Amino acid sequence: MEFPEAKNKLIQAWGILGTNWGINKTMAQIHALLMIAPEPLSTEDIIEHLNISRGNANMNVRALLDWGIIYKEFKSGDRKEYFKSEKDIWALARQVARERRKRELEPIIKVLDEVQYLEENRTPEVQEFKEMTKKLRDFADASDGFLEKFMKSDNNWIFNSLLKIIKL
Amino acid sequence: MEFPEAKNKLIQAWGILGTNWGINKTMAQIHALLMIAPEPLSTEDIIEHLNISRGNANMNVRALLDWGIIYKEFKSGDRKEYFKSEKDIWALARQVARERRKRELEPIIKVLDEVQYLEENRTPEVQEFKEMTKKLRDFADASDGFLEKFMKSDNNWIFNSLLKIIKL
DNA sequence: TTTAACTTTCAAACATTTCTGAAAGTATAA
DNA sequence: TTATACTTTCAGAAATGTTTGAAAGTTAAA
Repeated sequence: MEFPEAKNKLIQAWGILGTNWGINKTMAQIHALLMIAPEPLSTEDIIEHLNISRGNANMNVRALLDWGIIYKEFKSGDRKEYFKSEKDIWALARQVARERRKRELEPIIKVLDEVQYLEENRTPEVQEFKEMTKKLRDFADASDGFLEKFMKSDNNWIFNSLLKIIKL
Repeated sequence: MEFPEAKNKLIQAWGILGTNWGINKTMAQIHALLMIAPEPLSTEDIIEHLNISRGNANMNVRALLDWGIIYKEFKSGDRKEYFKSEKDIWALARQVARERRKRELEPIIKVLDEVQYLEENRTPEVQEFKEMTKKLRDFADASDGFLEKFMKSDNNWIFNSLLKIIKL
């Protein structure tokens, strides 16, 4: 396989993966592009490589910055903004975990808590509901604890912990 | 809060959560409905509770069965099919992990492997590409190992492992 | 068989999300 | 200031994903 083909294949695959995880295709593709680029790229570069509009490129670069997984960079004597990806995969994973926790785990925990306090009622529906939401709440807590630890860990800690679990 | 309101709130929240994870809203809502139902429900019941069409209900029930997170049940003397959810949250999580591994991790590993074998080439682009795909491949392996262990574990093992990590 | 209860399919309608590109906005150099 | 290089915004267009409902298919009791 030639390089351009390989590169394209990876970018496409990353796009599909993103889609399956509720991330827009272009956003994932820009991320892939920056991840494999040896040097920071400008919006112009991204537009050319992915054949997308300026608006689309700008929006999704913004979103990636917002997720904290790409960074801005300036070159001296050049007014353009350049962007580069976090290249440490574990750092990347931690950052994604941090964002999804904030965006999704926290809101669902909030709902589970709100929904918990029902007036006493002895119908099977209410009993089952209370039981299930309690179980979900416990699960959310466990997930939260795990993510908390994961996010604050360094690469070595993760490696060792996972190794320990795998070898268990 | 009254029960119907609480119930509705949970179902809506579950729908939004699903959406953020690339799962269609109705599918997540049917899942929520079955999760909190004390008894198995028929397609008819689901249609009424969620105000959706027969086709929609059928399609998404099918998808949930396909994911292995809800089950069919028959009542004697009744021709209808009834559906009930897996109620053990950890078993649910394991099943979701199993499916996503199959549907997403395996395909991306396949691509990473295909893309790995590039003719020798000393441009910085190719070097960076090879380095990055190698790192991604290692990460995928670690994830795979973790999921493997997670999937085959029992509830106690998970609990203890996570506890161990959290307390570390 | 025939009939009735139930399930599945799928083309078209609808809804949502994403993308485009031109116009407006901003910042820097001259 | 003015000109230029660059970034952002956003209304409408396009693409994609979801839902409907009626018709076709299936199954089992009579």
